Amino acid sequence: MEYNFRDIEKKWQQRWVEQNTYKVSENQDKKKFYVLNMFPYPSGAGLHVGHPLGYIATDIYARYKRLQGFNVLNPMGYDAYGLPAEQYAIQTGQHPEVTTNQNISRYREQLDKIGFCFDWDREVRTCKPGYYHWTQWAFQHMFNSYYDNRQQKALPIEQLISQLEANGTEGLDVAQSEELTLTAAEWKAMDEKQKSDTLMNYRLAFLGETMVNWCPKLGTVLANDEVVDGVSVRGGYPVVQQRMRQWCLRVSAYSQRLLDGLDTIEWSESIKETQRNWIGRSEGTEVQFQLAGTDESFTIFTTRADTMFGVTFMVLAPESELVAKVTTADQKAEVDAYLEQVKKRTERERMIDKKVTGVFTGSYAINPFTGEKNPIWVSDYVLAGYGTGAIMAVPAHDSRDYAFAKHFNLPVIPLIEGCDVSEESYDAKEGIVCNSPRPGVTPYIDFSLNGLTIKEAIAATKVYVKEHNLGRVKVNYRLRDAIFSRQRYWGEPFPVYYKNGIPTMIPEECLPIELPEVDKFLPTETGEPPLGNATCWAWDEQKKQIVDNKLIDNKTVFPIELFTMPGFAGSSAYYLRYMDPHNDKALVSKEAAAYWQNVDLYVGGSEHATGHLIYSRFWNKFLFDMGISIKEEPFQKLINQGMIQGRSNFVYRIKDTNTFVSLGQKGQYDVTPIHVDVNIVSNDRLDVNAFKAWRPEYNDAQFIFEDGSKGDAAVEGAEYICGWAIEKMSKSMFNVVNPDMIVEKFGADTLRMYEMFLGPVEQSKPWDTNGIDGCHRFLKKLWGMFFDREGNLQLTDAEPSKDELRSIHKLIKKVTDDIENFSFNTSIAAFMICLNELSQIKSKNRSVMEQFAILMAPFTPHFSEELYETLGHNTSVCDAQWPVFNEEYLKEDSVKMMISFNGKARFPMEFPADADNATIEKAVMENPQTAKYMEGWTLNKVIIVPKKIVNVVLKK
RNA sequence: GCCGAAAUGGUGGAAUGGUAGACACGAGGGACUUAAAAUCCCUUGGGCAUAACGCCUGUGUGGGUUCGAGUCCCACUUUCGGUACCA
Repeated sequence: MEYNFRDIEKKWQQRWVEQNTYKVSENQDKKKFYVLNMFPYPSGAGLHVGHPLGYIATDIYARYKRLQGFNVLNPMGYDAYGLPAEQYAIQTGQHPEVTTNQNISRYREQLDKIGFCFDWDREVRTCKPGYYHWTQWAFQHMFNSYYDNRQQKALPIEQLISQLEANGTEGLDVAQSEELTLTAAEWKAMDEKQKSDTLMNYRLAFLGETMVNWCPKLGTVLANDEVVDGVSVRGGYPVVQQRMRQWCLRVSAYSQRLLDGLDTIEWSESIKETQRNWIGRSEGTEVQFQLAGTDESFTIFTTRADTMFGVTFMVLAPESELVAKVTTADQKAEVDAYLEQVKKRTERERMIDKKVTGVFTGSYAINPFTGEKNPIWVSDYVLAGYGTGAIMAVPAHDSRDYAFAKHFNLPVIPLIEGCDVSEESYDAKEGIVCNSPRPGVTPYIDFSLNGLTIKEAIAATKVYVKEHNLGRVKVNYRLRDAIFSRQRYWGEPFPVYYKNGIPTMIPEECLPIELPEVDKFLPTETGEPPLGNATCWAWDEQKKQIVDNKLIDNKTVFPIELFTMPGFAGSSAYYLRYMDPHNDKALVSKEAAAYWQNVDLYVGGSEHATGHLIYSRFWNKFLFDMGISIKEEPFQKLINQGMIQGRSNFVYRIKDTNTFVSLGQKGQYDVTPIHVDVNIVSNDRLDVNAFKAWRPEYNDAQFIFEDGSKGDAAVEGAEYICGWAIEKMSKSMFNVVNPDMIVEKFGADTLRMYEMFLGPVEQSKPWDTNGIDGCHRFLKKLWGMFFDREGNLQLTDAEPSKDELRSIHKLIKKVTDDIENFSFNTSIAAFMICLNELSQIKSKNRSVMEQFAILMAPFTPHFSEELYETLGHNTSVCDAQWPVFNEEYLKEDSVKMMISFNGKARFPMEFPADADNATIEKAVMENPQTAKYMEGWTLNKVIIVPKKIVNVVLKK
């Protein structure tokens, strides 16, 4: 009987649904294991074969863990808010919810065909009120929290308020936008609006005036990770820097914990390193420079405190508030012109054209170490958002300062013995300090760094600066606060209304605030975000409900926030929601959180390294501080699956004709390569008739075949061979392979196996349907081990032989180890080897074959279910027991060892398994072949590697 | 520029410092077929042999450590990711 995958897969997929095979619940008797895929954004294009790669890997691991006796949570859901659905809505008027739901149905249909063990009862969709209820809820709690640096955790804002009432900002050590100094009296004297504005400086979710990436074409702001090369990731539109009032999350408060946490999780070193760079911790020194001729001073940040004696000028960021202050009357026109010019340049222009620009302000700063007057310049190479927005320039030891100094002809003072700064700066942190102070110069202060290493000099300077009150030691982070509002329709609405200009939270018990209906998805004519089109979008404080805009009186009825939340809002805590998805009283119940803890294994693309994976960690840490999340890190182990690229096929058309030349013949003609649909090509052979039917213009195509024959159809043996290339899988290259088609042709189990067989999960690799036959053949062959031609089970109940036991236990060990190591391609090879061994010894042993089927269950669930049932079990193979490896069976009577001379392998010899080294050495030396290789040499020593090799080391 | 990962047959890829190329595809040859499909068997890194199946060479390049290196160390080349005035 043939292996009929269509019937088998249909049967089991139905049965799994009927019997709730994959439903999980908290079970205190079993150890939990939580595996998770990054949930997909349901795009209109559906899934291609690349998408399920990670899901299959996760599914295999989940099934394996279940067979090992764990209670496995493997949920799936949809990241349903997003720009494409909204763009589509703008073009067609189709509500984003409608298209999103359609896309989700299509995804679900495709996913179902592959046989995943998802517990669909736990599905979440970020656009459902029951889900975003808890996104809004978390936002409100962030709004009502501040971050205490001493306790290193988030605390309720009320604690901060009572502090301010008691002592003002005295002794406060908290995360803040800017350092404020307030007395208790000043705080108490504030009106409500002023207090609200002041608290924004501390809240973890706050309204801030910040420089944002504004995308005029999309009419919205974008996060840093949504902008690449100065254009938007979605759509590729230009992005400009603009100062705007936006909701922000104080992610930076958690910088140190985000950094420290990386040491406690099992992620790839490369992605941890990416996050470390993104967080960008740098230890440095803040030093105050006095403005010449005044009593005022300003602060700069440097990591190179050792270079204080080499400062030759100062630079301010164009956006710095100091610029206006220090610009002299003479220079004002020039400075203003420069600021104007900088403002006009977009991010993209700055990136492409990195020419040195800047302008002198007319003022000078006094170097506290040398007493020298350094000119203060303005330049856009200094960033307002980092450090203090002001730097001391040391052109000898910083390449950017150097470029600036050369361009504007400013002096360069080398500070390292023997360094050459005539052509470029010496940026390395190695060498002995000199010129600090310079010989012959009367010391301004009694302090010298000469003769120290750079490291020592930095430390010494820090101490000096601190002791003399010139500044302080400071740690800076590159990590910026996340901008948390978008001017879009299709996102979570903010549960916030504006009470006479004061942002106020809608009471927690009134959540969720549902996204209102609008008639247009574009911004309003007055430039308000799309929610400005909503007619029923006002908050009645007394009735505690949303009411018509017309009722706004700013006494009891107020306007609601028009911004919506960004894409990462809904994806930041979804893993917690899966633990308890239907709970309408809490994000997650204490019991469920205590049981499932955090994600043990998370699988997804590495492109989220600086987006989702940072935001999620931040969000989770906040919830951890609140006592909601049990673990400080959300994802214990992370695997980044590689991308599957497309393999495009080409036909070659002779220029200005409708004749196509086969690959091997094309050299003789002047041809244009044309992408051809990979679905009408098999093993690079073109289906000529399908090609002619593919496009009307190819109806009368002529061909020159590989053997040189010509015609409009292939005659006897003539083939048209296509060229190929590895490219991104995309519609425009006609190289998209759809999983449904593969399932239809070969079955889900073959697809699952083949996707894993293709290579390591973490690695990017091209999809090539050609190789899939190998996996399909393997399944057919294995099927043939169980059944004879008539479909009768042909296994026997005899005791397994030694050979059978050795084979199957080798497999148990290999597959177990490989799954643990996420090395699925090698375990599939092991299955194939084992099958060959068993078929060679004509094994028909029931218990051996049953174990084989169970070992395969994670990879080929339908296939294994069918076999398991045939073997007389009336439970799912999912609840079978994973075979236990027994080393006894691998023991051999004799071992084969390679005899080598000076490391060069020569001939094999066989020894009894228990032979000791002396016996082996003796036998080798007595072997007649050994004499041949020893001719002209004398024996030095013999090295014996157990069970592997005997190396005879010879010398002349 | 900086950070990270990688480089092995025609292809995808295997190899705790111990016979490089497992496994699979493709290709070539053969068996069974009137024929095709399916299935099965053999060959398949390169070179020289083939009287006896043995020899030489080979994991991006050049050095090194080692009895022994695809694997470890140093330098370089190339490719792919990430990031970019972060002082």
